[in-house]
Amino acid sequence: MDQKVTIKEVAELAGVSKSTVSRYLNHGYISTEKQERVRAAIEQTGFQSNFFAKRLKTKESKLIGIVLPRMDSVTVGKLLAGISRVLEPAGYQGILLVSQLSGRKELENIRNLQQQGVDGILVDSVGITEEHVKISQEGNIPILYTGQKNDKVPFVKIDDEAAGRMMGAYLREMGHKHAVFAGVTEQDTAVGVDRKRGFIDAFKAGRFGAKVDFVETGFDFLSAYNQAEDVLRCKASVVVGATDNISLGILRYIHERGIRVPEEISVAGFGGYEVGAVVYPALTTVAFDYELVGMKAAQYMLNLLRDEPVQENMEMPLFFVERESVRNLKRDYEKEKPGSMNGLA
Amino acid sequence: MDQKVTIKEVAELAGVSKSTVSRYLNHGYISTEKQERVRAAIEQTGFQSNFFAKRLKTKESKLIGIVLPRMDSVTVGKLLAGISRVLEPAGYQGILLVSQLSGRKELENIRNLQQQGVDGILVDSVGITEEHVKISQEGNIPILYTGQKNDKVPFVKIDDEAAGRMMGAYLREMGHKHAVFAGVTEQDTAVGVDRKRGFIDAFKAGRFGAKVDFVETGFDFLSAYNQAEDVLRCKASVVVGATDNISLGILRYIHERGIRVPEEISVAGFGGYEVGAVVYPALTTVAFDYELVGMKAAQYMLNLLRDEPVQENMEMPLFFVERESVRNLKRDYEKEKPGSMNGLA
DNA sequence: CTGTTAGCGCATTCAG
DNA sequence: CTGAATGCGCTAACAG
Repeated sequence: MDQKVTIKEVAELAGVSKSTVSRYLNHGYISTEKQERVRAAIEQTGFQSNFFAKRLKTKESKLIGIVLPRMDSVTVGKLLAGISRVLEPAGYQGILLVSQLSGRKELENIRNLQQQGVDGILVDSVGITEEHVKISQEGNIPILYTGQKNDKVPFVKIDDEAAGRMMGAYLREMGHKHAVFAGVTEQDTAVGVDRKRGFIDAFKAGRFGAKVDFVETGFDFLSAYNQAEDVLRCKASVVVGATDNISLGILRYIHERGIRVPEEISVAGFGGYEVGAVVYPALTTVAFDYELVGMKAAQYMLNLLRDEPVQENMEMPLFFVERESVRNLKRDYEKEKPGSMNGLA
Repeated sequence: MDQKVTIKEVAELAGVSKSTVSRYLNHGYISTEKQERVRAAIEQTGFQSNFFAKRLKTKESKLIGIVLPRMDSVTVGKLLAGISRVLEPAGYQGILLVSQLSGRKELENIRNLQQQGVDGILVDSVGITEEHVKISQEGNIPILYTGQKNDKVPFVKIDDEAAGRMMGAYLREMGHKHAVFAGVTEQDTAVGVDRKRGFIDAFKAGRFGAKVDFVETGFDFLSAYNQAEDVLRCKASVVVGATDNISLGILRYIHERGIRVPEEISVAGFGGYEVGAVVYPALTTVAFDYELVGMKAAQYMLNLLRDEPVQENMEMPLFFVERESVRNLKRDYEKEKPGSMNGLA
């Protein structure tokens, strides 16, 4: 509450001027003798410099606003872990705001943060609208996006289309000709549009007879589970969930029906969540390193803040994690050796 | 970066004094006529009051420090969701610091936050040491703990011992006489000591012949998976993981060995994570409402800040979630009807 | 190398 | 009801 001891008292106790103490605190020319006196005085008083007074002068808050769509998701957790991993060592701290998956709230949060005097804002967006672009350009602090893309603003994200293509190419390689894509609304440009398009393109790519059905679900287990019947009705040889959660929900339904995976039907997903390795059979997936995305984003932000040149369009690496849930239709299915917890470590 | 327009310019444009503008902004006596002029001037200039100057005067930051052991965990995510849900409406924002599961880093973060001038600190602790108690008492801002308990400091947490007892009583009711508890280090008072003790007490509770073996694992899937062989060697009728993740890791191992659950062995856990409902068979567990814990903690903090009376020792409700992974040894095993995704909704 | 002098932008006395 | 004056605690010229 009350910040009792100030720089002034330290100065008096040490028998020097306030400026000398300030110099000691910062980058100062100060004789070793006085240096010692000041040090002692600070220790004795337990002095701590007042954050706000300091910021009022320096015009720097060392605070980065972070706007998240929600908190209780693995993805967001990883992202945050990455962000704080590079922000903290640089002396920055994060202020957190949650948008409850609402674009309106997201904008509100950004405005709020701008007003709070943070040095920059990182937004894990649910969708970058014209309003976002406007607000980004009008403000005088850098705003960096992730999760979604828009060429009018700086962003860092995984290449959803490439991820889709990776999966499409793999399933094709495995001899699948008919897939059903259990995806999300097209409102979500990243997951609902790009990822799906990449998949379809690579899966079909000039093959006659290759077919991809589509079933729309939400992002959570339950919603996917509820659509599973529709998904199975497509009679495809493989089910591709737009996220691992979707695949897991469908997998659950398949288990309940006593259908064997991958012998009778294959399942694959996107995300590389750890749980995908512990379900049985373990889920084949395209893994994203969200922690790395967080780190890159934070680094990008630091560059922006320091007016350093930034490397645009960073490529986020994707890992294909081949586990047990997809059958190779081209050659005999080679049974995974038990005892190895594939891809978990 | 640069906060161009200040209260002074607004005042000039409106033809009033700075103080009048300040009054307008806060709680001020101001004539309706000037009120309008000031409003217009603010709108025209796009004025935003300087956060730091304001805080320097008022001695309130409206910032709450939040210290977390890690970011990438479902538990932490839920907790944060709950916290921000009550903090935001109250006009507070959270500053986030991560301790990387280190007690030393945790203390460092607390000190850091104290210095930053936050109004209060919420700590999801890995263990409350004497040092924590000291630092809490010396500082002049409230520090509230969760995750662990210590009667010398304020805390809000779930009742781990009660959770353990709940599970012990249930398994006993199901006719189990020999359990193996796959738990974590006793360093963790909450999970490693209290939860286990509660379980053992209720499971045995004056029964002759009831037996509980113990195998130590880490918190993650993989570590549990690696200890699974030891766990199975106990030949117990039920495996109880100290957390759902532990149970899931062991479940995976059991699946790989082709052992049927719950026909041949039962498995149960603690936490109530959503994934427990999508694995097959769905995991019976004691569910904690971490979001509620977060909300309670935040409310407690608000009370502390306002010097309002606080309700000590809040009881966090526990939910027993009976799903499919535990066999009732007393009566015939009643097959779960397929088609209902138990406990997920 | 060091003390003195000015503000940073705002809220708040204090006289009107 | 309102303006002028003061200072929150600190940093950054400025002359020594």
